[in-house]
Amino acid sequence: MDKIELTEEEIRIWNMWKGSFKRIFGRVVKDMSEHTGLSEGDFGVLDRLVQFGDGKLRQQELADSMGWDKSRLSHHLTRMEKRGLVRRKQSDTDRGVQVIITSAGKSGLDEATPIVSKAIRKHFLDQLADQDIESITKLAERTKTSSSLSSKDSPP
Amino acid sequence: MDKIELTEEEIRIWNMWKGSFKRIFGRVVKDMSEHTGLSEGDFGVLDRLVQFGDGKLRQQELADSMGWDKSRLSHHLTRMEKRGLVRRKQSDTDRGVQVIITSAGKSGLDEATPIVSKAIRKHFLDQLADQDIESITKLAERTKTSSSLSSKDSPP
DNA sequence: ATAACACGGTTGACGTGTCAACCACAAGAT
DNA sequence: ATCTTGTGGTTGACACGTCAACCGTGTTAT
Repeated sequence: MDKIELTEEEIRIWNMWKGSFKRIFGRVVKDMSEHTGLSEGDFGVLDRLVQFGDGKLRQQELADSMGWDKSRLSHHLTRMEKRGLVRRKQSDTDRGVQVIITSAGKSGLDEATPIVSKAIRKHFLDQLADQDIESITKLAERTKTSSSLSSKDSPP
Repeated sequence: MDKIELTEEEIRIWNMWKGSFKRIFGRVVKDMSEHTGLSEGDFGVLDRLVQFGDGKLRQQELADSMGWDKSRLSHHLTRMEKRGLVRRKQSDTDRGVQVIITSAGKSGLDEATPIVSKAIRKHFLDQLADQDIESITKLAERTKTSSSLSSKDSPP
């Protein structure tokens, strides 16, 4: 029979880890949103549109690259469309929908990118020691989903 | 003039870190919610009520211990009250509100606790090497808010 | 006494996430 | 021809978070 209860020490580890993430991630997102009005999701969408699609992507591809389901993306795009960051257009070739970044979306992204970089460096990278990099890498490897449907990489 | 842009490697570190957290944390929360119907917030509230208040706490103290603002807690308690997990009662002594765990809340907590422990061990602790503990501890120390208004520790 | 403020809490509006149901349409299977 | 199945996407309902405004009641300052 395995032991179940966590020791005080184990609980502290868990809480430190959870707390560190929420603090750091919250600071990065806050720096971005306060300066640009973009949320984490907004940035992810816009960044992928230019990185992987030269400004446009089919909705399902975008969802896959974000690791989002179609419903979540649909709701989010509706809000982004309302703010003029993207627009949707029925694809001519197939029966999908093209998501296209607007000029407003592009300038929002251009404005946000250096702010996000600076924030990630300040709140995260500058706080890491060399051995932390290895810990992060190993933990990511050990917990990755086997069937690598991993969302493509793009900060934040 | 400082460099601003992140290298590919730095972006990968960031994304691995973010991805690991979201995967692991998501698995823990999902294990709990699927087996007990409690959310992360529900568990935190119930656990603190018994750990720090022997079943009841003033609302503001509860909010402080969760690191939540009063509005967030108020909304959350309204939902929890509707499900019969807690009840609110005007304090006799001062002009605050007592949050009191119900028997349903207590049994939900009792049911959830071992599940949460098992999930944290399986998805998180078992994936850590010894040196990871030190990384986690150091990073938490380096990023803690100076004025230690830290939320009290209780998983998840 | 009244004005100013702080404290404890509620409320409404809105952005975000999740789930299940739905719709349109194409491609096979019967 | 109809029936199922799969794909791509939308919608509605509801839980969760955040922000700002508000309310009642004490405390303090004038």
